[in-house]
Amino acid sequence: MATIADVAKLAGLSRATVSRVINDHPYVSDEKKKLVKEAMEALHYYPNSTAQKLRSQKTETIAVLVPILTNPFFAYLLEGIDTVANERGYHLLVCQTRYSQEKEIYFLNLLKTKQVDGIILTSIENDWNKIEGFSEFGPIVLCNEFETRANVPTVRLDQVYGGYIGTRHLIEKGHTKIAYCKAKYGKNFSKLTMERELGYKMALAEYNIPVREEFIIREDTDIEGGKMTLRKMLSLKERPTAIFTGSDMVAAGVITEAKANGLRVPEDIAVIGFDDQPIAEMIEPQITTIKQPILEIGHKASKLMMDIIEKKNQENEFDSLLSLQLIVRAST
Amino acid sequence: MATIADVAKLAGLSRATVSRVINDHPYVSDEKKKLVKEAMEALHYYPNSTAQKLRSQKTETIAVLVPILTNPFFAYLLEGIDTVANERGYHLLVCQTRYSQEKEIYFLNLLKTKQVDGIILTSIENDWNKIEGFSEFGPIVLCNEFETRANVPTVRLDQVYGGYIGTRHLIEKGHTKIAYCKAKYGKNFSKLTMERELGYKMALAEYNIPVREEFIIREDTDIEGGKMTLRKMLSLKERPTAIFTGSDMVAAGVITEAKANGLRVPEDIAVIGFDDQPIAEMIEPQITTIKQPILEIGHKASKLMMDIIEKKNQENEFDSLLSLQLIVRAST
DNA sequence: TTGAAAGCGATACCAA
DNA sequence: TTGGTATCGCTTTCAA
Repeated sequence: MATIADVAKLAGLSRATVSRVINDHPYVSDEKKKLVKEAMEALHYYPNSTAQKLRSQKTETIAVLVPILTNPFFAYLLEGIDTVANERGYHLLVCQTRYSQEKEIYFLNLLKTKQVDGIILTSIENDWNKIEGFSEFGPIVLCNEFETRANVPTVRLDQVYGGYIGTRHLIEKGHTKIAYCKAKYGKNFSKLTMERELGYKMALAEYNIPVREEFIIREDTDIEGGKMTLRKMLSLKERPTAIFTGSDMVAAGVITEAKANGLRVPEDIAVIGFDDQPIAEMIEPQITTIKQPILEIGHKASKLMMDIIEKKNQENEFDSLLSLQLIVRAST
Repeated sequence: MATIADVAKLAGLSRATVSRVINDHPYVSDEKKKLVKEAMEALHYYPNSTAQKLRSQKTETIAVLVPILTNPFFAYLLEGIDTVANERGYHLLVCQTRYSQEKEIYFLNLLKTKQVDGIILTSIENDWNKIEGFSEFGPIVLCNEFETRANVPTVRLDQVYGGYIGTRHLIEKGHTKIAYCKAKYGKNFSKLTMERELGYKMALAEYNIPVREEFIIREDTDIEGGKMTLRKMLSLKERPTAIFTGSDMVAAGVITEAKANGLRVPEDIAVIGFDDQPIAEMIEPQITTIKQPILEIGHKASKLMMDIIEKKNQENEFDSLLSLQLIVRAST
């Protein structure tokens, strides 16, 4: 494999001049530039990016920590982050934590060893005091998940409002026995879930409906979790008439299982999802849901991260809060 | 940021000794080892991975080229590749080609500049003669998509068989007017699509059913593409009674649009999907489909790639062909 | 406009 | 068992 020295020798010039040509620096005569280009061509030379990184002390790579890629929510978030990153020539290292605290720490170490210029966290598995120390080694940006104690830039959604409008919608539809399904695993430090639940309780309080702990169900945030949720609901002595789930996948699972049990949606049980994923429009009945602008928070977090890396983050907000929107369909 | 030299100085030892401790080399006395570890601790030292990469000439990073992450098929493929890669300490660079030939070439250049140790291609956008030259710069493995002219290791599925069993199933259900929906964009060089179509035609031939070109529809491989497909079918003077689509997403779109047009599935139009994604079980009617072992081909391709990088690819097959399976549900 | 050489931070050979 | 030093491939200052 040819190196810059080989090119320099063939062109009869110095490595410095070759480097200048590679980096389009001024003060290289057209004549020498031509010589260098010919030599690069002849030797099939391509600059070694690792050497460039060592020298420049930057990797132009961002690690994005997601719990799991096959959850469409995170696939879309990554898509949003990637679009903007790619435009500016950055690459993304995908790091699936699989809801594991150890893996999260393992990936955070990428910052210490300078394998990446920064880390975007889309979920939080460890207590914040275990994480915050890493920001000394490079920029951390929170995207989606957040943490009140965190002193790092954050792009998030107004989950309290989301929980509130969803619940209020169900109440306005006449429901008073409203179940709330929240995440089971790996969300021990999720402010997101807590805030959404807060919104749920705020709405209930506003209409003087007491909170019933047995109506709060913890399950996995996937289709199976949705099915389990419905089964748990059916086992209650007094059944809820509506359920507010944490994602469209869960809502889809609830609906599928409800139909399998001969229940009509929304007549016997109303269901509301979260996210507004494609699936919400595809199953029957179509799912009433809270639309999250996923791509937008991805774009924003990505831009924010790169601005910080390149130290041109003058105009960025430190904590930006985007709004949510209720999409009414047939499941409520 | 502390370097190995700082650690050496504080410990009163040489950089070589510190390096030995970092890499757990033998021939370091426990006493010195302790000194080094204390110094590393005191200085919050972490080895710079870029320097290690430059020295070792390996990145332990693999680039995976996918058309688009938000297509669940590719999310699962990535998940499969990532699981095995992570176990062996490799990282994944996600590269979305977005069906663009330019982007594919751009990402293939990661090999020339040695940013990654190898590239896994899950789709092919350019003609193979544009791609093959890159394999001189590092290993390329084909996973899912394939190419007969390619002289690179390949992990793929038996698409001819998939096209065949799906079509045969429709024929056995009594259909003779069977449409076939294939990809519209960016699949110009997709052997995968061609083979599947070959299986479709083989089945037709076996039952002496003539191929009708107007029944072969080109559309996007997503939900919208499915809706468009159905509209195109409705515009034909003689309508097919069944359709074989290239993915469950397309099948879902076809079904959604069919219902919107007052057609019953499968009575008025039978639909068969491909992949067996979660959505296949969630929409009504549930989708008959061809199940692809996506995770498995991901695992296999990932292992194959790392074995090649580490030159222990003795026992790997060069071209492994995994089988497909028909899952009969309610849409046919 | 060009080149010599120091340096980025680690590893490994060869000596001691 | 330990250390000196060349080396990986590139960039950038300083001098010419």
